Amino acid sequence: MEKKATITDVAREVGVSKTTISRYLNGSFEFMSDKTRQRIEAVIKELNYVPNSVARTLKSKRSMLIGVVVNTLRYQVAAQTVTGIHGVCTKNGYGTVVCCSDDDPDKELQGIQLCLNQQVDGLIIIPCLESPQRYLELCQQGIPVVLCTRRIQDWPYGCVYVRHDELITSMLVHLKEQGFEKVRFLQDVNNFHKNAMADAFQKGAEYLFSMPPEESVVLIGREGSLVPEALEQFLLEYPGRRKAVCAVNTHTLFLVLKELERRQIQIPWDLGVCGYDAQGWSELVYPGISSIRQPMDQIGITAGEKMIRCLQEGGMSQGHTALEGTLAFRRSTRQSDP
Amino acid sequence: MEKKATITDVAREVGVSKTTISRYLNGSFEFMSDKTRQRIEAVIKELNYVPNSVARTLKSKRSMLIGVVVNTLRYQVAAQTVTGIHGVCTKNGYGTVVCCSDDDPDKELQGIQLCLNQQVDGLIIIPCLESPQRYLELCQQGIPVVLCTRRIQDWPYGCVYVRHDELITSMLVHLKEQGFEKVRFLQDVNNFHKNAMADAFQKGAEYLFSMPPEESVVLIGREGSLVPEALEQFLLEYPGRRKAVCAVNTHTLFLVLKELERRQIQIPWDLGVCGYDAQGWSELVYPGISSIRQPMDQIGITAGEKMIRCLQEGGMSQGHTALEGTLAFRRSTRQSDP
DNA sequence: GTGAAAGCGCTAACAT
DNA sequence: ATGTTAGCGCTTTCAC
Repeated sequence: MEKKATITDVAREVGVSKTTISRYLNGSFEFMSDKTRQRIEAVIKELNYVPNSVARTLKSKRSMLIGVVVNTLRYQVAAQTVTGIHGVCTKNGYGTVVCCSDDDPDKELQGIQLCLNQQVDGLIIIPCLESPQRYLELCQQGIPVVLCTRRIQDWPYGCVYVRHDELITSMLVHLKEQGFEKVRFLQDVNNFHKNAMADAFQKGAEYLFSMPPEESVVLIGREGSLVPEALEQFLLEYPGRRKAVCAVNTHTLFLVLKELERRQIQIPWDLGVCGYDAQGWSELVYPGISSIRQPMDQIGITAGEKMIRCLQEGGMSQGHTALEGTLAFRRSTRQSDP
Repeated sequence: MEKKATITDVAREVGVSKTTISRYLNGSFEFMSDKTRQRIEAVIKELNYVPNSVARTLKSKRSMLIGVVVNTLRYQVAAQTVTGIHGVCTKNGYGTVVCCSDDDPDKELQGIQLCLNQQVDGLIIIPCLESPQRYLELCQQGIPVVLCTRRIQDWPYGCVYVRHDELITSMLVHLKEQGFEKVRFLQDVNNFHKNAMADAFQKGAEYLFSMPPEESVVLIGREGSLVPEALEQFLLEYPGRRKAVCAVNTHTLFLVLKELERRQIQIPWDLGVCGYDAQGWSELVYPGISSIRQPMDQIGITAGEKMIRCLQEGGMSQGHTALEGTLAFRRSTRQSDP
C-alpha cells in the first residue's frame, strides 16, 4: 500500500517546478519545451501519477462533477434519464453525483446542498417544486441548472420535457373516436407534475366528454392502494355507458390491469384501458393495452448535452426542448373488433 | 450572489480561532465552554455557514462519499439496487458517486478511478470481472469494498448476492415435474455472472433432462436480436417433445413473449415459458408467466449497510450474505390445465 | 479550554 | 519557457 504520488513527487523527479507540471496537466504546453513535455509524460507514467481532483477542486473551484437530483431511481423512468445524463457527462470527462429527492422538498434541498458542497459545476434536476425560486437561486449563485422531465412555468434557463398535454389529449381524442363516453384518469400522488397531467386530462374530458373536472380524475395513492376502490366505483358509475381509464404511470397501469384481471373484467368491453408504460409490457397483456411512452433516455441525453454545452461556453443553460412522446393504440381502447 | 462564509469568517465573528470552530464542527466540545459552543452555534446559523467538504476531504482524507460502480442503470435491476444503497448511505450522512461500467472492464476501471479520485471512503461494486484481483487491490490500498449482485470466488470481504443456482434448479425441478422433456436457457451475453447462471442451468438440465450442456443454453445477444432464430430452432428440435425455455432476464423474457405472440405459439402447449422478471408484468401476460424474482432493493440495502458498518468500525467489509429470490409458478409452465 | 502554525495537493498571478 | 509565491478552506499537532 504505497503512497500515491503527488505533483511534488513528479516535479522533483523531472527536475522542474510544480508549476510546470500543473501547466502540463492543464494542457498549456504552448510555451513548454518538447523535451520537458516528454520528460513529464514519462515520469507521470512511471510514478503512476494521477492528479488529486479534490485538491484541484479546492483551488480552482471547478470539480468536473455534475450534480443530478432526481425524484427517484426506483422506476425505469428516472433511472433511464440518469443513464442518459451519465453517459453524456462521462463522455465529456465529467463525473456525476446522484441524489434522490423522493419528491420531498426537504430531501431535494439536502441533495442540492450535498452537490453544492461537492462544488459541482452544474446541476441537472427533476424538480419536485413547482416554484422556480429555489432553482433560480442556484443560478444566481452562478451554478448552471438544467431542469428536466417536469415543466416549470417562468423558467428562463435550459430545460427538457415531454408534452404530456398533447399526448393525453391525443389519447382522449382516440377514446372519443372509439366510442367511449366517460373517461377517468388515475393519478397516484398530488404533485405539480402529475397535477399538470391531470389538468390536461380534465380539460380534454370536459371538452370532449362534457365531464366536470372533478369527475374525470381520481387519486389512488403513492402505492396505488386505492386502485381497487377507484375501479369499483367507476365501474358502478354511469351505468350503460362505455368507459375507459387512463393510468398516470407504469406502476398504476400494472395495478389496474392486475385488479381487472382478478375481477375478470373484460377489456375493452367492460372497461377501456390505457396509460403510461415505460417498458413495453402493456403490449403483451391481453388484449394489447394502449399506451403512452416518453423517450426517457432522450430526456437524459438532451439535458446532459445542454449542461455540457453551457459549461463549455460559460454562462447559464439555455433553451426549452420539448420532446415527443409516442402513443400506441391497441385493442384495449378499441370498441370495434376484439 | 454573496460569497459563501468560511470557517475564518465564523471564527472572526465569534472571536475565537479557526481551531475552535473546527473542533465544534467535528463534535469535540468536550473541552469547550458552553458559552463558546452556543456562540458558535448562533454565528453559524447567522452566517448560514456550511463547511466546505472539499477542503475537509483534502485535509482529512475522508470524503463522506461512497463510490457505487454498477454495470448499468438502464434496467430496473441495477437501478433498484442503487436506490437501496443510496437510501442507506444518505441516512448515514454519506453521499454517493455513481458510475456505470456497462460491463466493460475498462469503463469499470475508469469509474473506480473517478471514485478514488474523489477520495471515496468506500466502494460498492457490481463487478464486471470474475477475477477478484482488481477489487482486492483496492482493499490493499485501504479502501473498503463491498461486492454485490454477482458472486465472485475467493472474495474474502463483504458481498451480497442471490443464490441463482438454487432458483434455477428449483425452476428446472418444477419443469420436470410438469412433464417438460427438453429445456433451453436463453442467455443474452457472455459474462461470468450470466455464465454462472447458464452453468447452473446446464448442470440441472443434464441431471434432470439428460441434456448435454451445449444443448441446454443458447446465446441471443445483448439486444436479444437472436431471440427469433433461437426460438425457431428450439421449436423445430426434438419434435413431439414437450419443451420449455427460460429467459435470463426481464428484457429477454419480454422479447421471447413478443415473438411467441407474433408467431401465435400457444403457451404452454407449444412451448413452456419462464424467466427472470423484475417488474411483475409477467404475471399479467397470458397465460400467466412463471417467473424468477430477485430482491434487488434488499441487495442494495444490505450492501449499503455492510459498507456503513465497516466504515464505522474501521477495517474492511465482512461477510457473505446470500439473499433469497422468489419463484412464481404460473400457467406458462403447467402442462395440466390451461 | 483555546490558539498558532504548518500543511493537504494543487492552481494562478506575477515574476524572470 | 520556467520558477516563486501565495493561497483555496479546512484539520491537526503541539503549545500555552
